[in-house]
Amino acid sequence: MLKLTRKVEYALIALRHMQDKAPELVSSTKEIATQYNIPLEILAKTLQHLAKENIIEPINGPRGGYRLKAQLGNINLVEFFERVEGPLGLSDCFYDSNCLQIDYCNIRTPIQRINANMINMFRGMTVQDVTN
Amino acid sequence: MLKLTRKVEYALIALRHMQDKAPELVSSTKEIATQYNIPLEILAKTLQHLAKENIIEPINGPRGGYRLKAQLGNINLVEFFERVEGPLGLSDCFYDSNCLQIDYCNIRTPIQRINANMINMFRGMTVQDVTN
DNA sequence: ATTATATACGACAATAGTTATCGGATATAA
DNA sequence: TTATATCCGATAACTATTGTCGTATATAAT
Repeated sequence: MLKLTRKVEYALIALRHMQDKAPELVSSTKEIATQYNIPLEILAKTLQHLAKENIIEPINGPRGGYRLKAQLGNINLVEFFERVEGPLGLSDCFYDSNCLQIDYCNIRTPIQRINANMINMFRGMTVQDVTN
Repeated sequence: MLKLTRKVEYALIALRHMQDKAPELVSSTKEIATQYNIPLEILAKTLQHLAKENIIEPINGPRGGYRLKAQLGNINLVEFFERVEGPLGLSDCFYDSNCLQIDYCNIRTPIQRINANMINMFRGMTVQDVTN
């Protein structure tokens, strides 16, 4: 409960790895997967996703890889989590009404308050707070 | 990602239900399950768990059920989540070192900072903040 | 041109955590 | 004695996450 996914963790590991290099240097999937012991194919998918989101830039062909494209200090953690994993919330019912309790639920409002607190907390941090 | 479990939600629904009654009145599993459309057997387990944790008091036999035992304002949400679901943390690695990345991980420290923020936020709220 | 090495990507399989069910025991009020 | 409630271990089903496979495309180096 209340866990990050591996995908988010792998993405952050990769972004930090890229940020630790000179900006023009590229990092290949293989290089990162090997160094951090991450399954290659999963990391590949994750990086492709980050590239589609314009957070990193792909360089094709041999000696290719990825390098940072976005300003990590401009992406807050709510935005980042949602761009990587989709809608964020303590319960599904805030963005999807398919819940058996929804008509009777007596904790929806208070949970929503707590959810807002959590969202605000994550919005107060950027990706750079993790990669620094 | 970052979701509460149903078990926690069911527990909170039940606690709020009990708190809305005069303190000496009991609420049966069936009554709560019916009213909020919760699977009976799961709710039963959840309430038994809360009883073992001395948060509610069981009354056996016909016309039995449960009533509040603990002061909900004295239980903060971190304590509550951990008593219902076990250790809390954004990643498993904070309480269980069985992670393939642990020796190489470059985001452990920053994630731990963020984790501390989250924990502090939940520690600042009590169960009563949800049931009121 | 050919080759080697990289990303791109859909489909699928395995795993793990969550959610739900079943069967039978014990307690107690009526 | 009976009906209604909690108690509780074992297990099954479901779902989201995590991981794998096969193949296509791009490009630098030779």
